[in-house]
Amino acid sequence: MELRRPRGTNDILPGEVERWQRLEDAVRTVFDRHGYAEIRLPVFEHTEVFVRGVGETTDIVEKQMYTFEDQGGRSLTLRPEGTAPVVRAYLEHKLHGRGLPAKLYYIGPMFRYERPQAGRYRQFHQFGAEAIGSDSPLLDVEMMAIPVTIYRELGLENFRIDLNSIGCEACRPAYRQALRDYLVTRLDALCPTCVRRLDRNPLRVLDCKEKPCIEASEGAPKSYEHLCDECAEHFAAVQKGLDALGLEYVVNYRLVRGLDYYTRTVFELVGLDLGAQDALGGGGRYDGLVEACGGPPTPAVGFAAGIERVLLSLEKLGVEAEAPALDAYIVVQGETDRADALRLAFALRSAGLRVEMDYLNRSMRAQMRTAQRSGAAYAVILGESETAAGTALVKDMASGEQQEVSQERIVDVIRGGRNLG
RNA sequence: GUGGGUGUAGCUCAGCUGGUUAGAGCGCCAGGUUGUGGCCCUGGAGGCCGCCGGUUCGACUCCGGUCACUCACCCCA
Repeated sequence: MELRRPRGTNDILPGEVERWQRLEDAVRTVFDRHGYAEIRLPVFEHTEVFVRGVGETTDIVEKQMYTFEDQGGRSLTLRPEGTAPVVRAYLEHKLHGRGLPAKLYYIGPMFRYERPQAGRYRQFHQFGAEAIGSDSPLLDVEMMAIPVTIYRELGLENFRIDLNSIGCEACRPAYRQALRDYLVTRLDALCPTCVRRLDRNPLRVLDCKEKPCIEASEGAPKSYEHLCDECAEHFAAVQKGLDALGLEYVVNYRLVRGLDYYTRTVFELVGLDLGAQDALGGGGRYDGLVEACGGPPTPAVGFAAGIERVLLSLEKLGVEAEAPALDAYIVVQGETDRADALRLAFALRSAGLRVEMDYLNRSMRAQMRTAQRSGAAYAVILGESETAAGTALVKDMASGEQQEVSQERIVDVIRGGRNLG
């Protein structure tokens, strides 16, 4: 039986990895520009980090975690998301001591046990950010503006911002009750899962996709109409900030999100040309999470975006990313000492050129063909008479012209030609 | 966890209602005389026809199971 990669994982091969690198570059430069520092955390954590951080009643914790016991009997979990670990690290290293808000970003693999589908994998990759220690609505705005900036940088425009506010500990209970009261009157119309949700998490009924549930909740009370004064003010400020940046958004009262820790602002970036898994990114405010993880009361906001989905969208747009072509391919003729060719290759490489050569002792004809196919701008041909003279033939692959130059001058000839061309 | 679709060379795919050595294009390798690529020509390597079982004289082809991929539900990034 052939060895295969585990279900829901992907090998990122040459030819595709260039897209990833381009995206990662964009992510890093944009974060850097906005004052966010990268933080790199372990891919597994104590299971407790997620149980307390993400919430026991979430799907993630209930059925999607890769949890295992290590040889020391510790229960560990492959991280299913990035926020809880960042909060854990923020507390563990007392990052508040470096000034608030702590503005951190991450980029890396996440793991969730789910049925793989278009845009959904068991190992997937996210980039995201957290700003911990400020309740400013300006940061909520920043969390939406940054991914938008990254997408635009990459040439991706086809998405929508959905926005909502689900209130805080002070006002949400009353809203939840009002919603429940409303939905109870339409109990018969709801699907079985929503009937169950009514008790534990009635907000989730709002984003159920069953037609009857959608209709039943059509006239339901909206969270943003039941906010306390502070939350209402905050929500207004967030919208004002988005307007100030000229970011278009849609207030969507059905947007509630599946992680327990959110308060006030929640948002989602919805890709318009993706399949069923159309969330390019999402996030919100989680003013209670730091405290729930054992820290002092600390407000925070964050977002995360799915790299595979961004890449998928770019692919549909036909955005290409290719590895840069070679500057030179060294062609060795006849009985010429291959060590001379290797030495020349390394000399050119040291000078900063991208250089390849043959390692299979192939015929000159075959080497020329490979040089051609590799897209190399120049072939550097090394024969017995050239090695003896300390020269090489530098051939412009496009024009076919070639000249014999001393080996010391090859770099200049290639650089010069490139400047002209 | 539940459904639908699909599994034949490295890639994209043919293979008619079961019949003898399983094909094409692209890619890869070599050659078209002795130190030069693209175009063209010739040749070559490469397939447990996903796997297991069944029906049959005979299965890539039909049936069952299984695994994988894929799309959707669910959930989200």
